Amino acid sequence: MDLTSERQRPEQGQSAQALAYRYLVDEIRSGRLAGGTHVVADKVAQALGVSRMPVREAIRQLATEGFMTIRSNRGAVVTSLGRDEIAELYEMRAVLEAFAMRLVAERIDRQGLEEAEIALQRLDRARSDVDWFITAHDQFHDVLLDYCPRPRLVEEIRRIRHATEPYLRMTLRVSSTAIRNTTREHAEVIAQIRTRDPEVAEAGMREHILRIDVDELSVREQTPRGT
Amino acid sequence: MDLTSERQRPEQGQSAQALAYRYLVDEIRSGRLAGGTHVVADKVAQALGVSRMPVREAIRQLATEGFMTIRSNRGAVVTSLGRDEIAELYEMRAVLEAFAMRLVAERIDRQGLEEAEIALQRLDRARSDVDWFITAHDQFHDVLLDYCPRPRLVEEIRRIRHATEPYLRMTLRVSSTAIRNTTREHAEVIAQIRTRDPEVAEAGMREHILRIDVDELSVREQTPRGT
DNA sequence: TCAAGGATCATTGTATCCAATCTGGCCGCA
DNA sequence: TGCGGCCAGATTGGATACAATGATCCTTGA
Repeated sequence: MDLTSERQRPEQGQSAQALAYRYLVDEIRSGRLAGGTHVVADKVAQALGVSRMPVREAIRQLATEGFMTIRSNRGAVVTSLGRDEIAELYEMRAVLEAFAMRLVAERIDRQGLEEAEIALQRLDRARSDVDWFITAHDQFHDVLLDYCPRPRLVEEIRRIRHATEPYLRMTLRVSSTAIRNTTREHAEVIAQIRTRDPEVAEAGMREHILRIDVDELSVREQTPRGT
Repeated sequence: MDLTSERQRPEQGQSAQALAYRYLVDEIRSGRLAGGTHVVADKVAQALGVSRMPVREAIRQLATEGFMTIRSNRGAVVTSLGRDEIAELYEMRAVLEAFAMRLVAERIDRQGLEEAEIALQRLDRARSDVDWFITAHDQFHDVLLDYCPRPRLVEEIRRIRHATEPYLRMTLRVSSTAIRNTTREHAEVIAQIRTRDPEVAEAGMREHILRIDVDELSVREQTPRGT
């Protein structure tokens, strides 16, 4: 009997489809499953010790979320975004998260601002390691979004951030210009929210997100191979 | 070559899952499947002459798109939105579509403006019939969105519009105040886009969408029953 | 009469099976 | 040698079969 499958599920209560979903999301976000990779349902199923059906459903869900692309009768590949598509996603996130900051600015309290400052410090310390940086960066934005009373809006913002994560990760590994001004830029965001002026907060976050250099993000290290 | 099979299914090429998806979306958007209705996969499968599997996948897709809600081991129900959730969706659409209008204002041409005017006249003539009105209203906004060079953004805007469609439909059936000012308001939108000023176009569309009276939309005629 | 508990049934979640489709290589033929 | 068609393996889409879970209703005992 094979025990590895048992080790892979510390959470026993979760369904096979949830297991497959989390597994695939994690592989994609982390970049271990590169864009363009052909994902064969049966292979994943065997690797996870489940049948092909729940994997299929997970793949379909990932497809509607944009992480994968299903081609009729020819399987699913990890979605590979081009420059324009990455730019579009950043643009959408900029618009949505900026609007969220408008609401955040009106209701964030002293404690929230303090948490944001702490997150900023963590972010500053994490600049040397890609994984830490991404985690800290997510946390920074999440701390602010915690004060946004619009659950679906927040969910959508996070979804977009996750969809672009592999590209950010690739970029950070080869070029650190994106990291260089991070601390100052995020400090600015906090300052703008601190004004409590919705217009300032919205305009500030929009600019912050759009300031990313998309051309750097769309650099591809690897060519997709069919596996 | 055998043509009979083509006759039997006007839409020949579509998969069972696509069939189930379209069927369910249509039922939900039209309001024939009311919010809160328990959708049993097997029933739908038999009604469509397919097996339960493709229906399940369609349901899962609808769930990730927000049209349905899956409760573990207890089936799927048509998502029923409360006042706040409807308001949130309108808010998101307002923000996104307003941004889209910023781009539209910069690139729409004489022909586009003409099409918009025509759509506006259709909208005006359709004010007496709920179905026509919704169709014409969708068309009006779509005409403008055709000039937005951001496919995902447009897709997301449409998705949100569709998600709120049943509530708009219910409202229009009982109260016509939402219709009353329609023509003037949409004429204003055109005028604002005609200025070609991105700020004006964005602010105008934001206001237009947010002007809807959410309290009227969230009026429920029916109480959800488990079926 | 009513609440607790259990049997029964409907429905979901997962696995397995079969058919349809695609892919790639091999062979024949010009 | 090069092109096109055909066959075999791989993979997907769909159907069926089975297990597990939750809901319902009926019994039973106080």
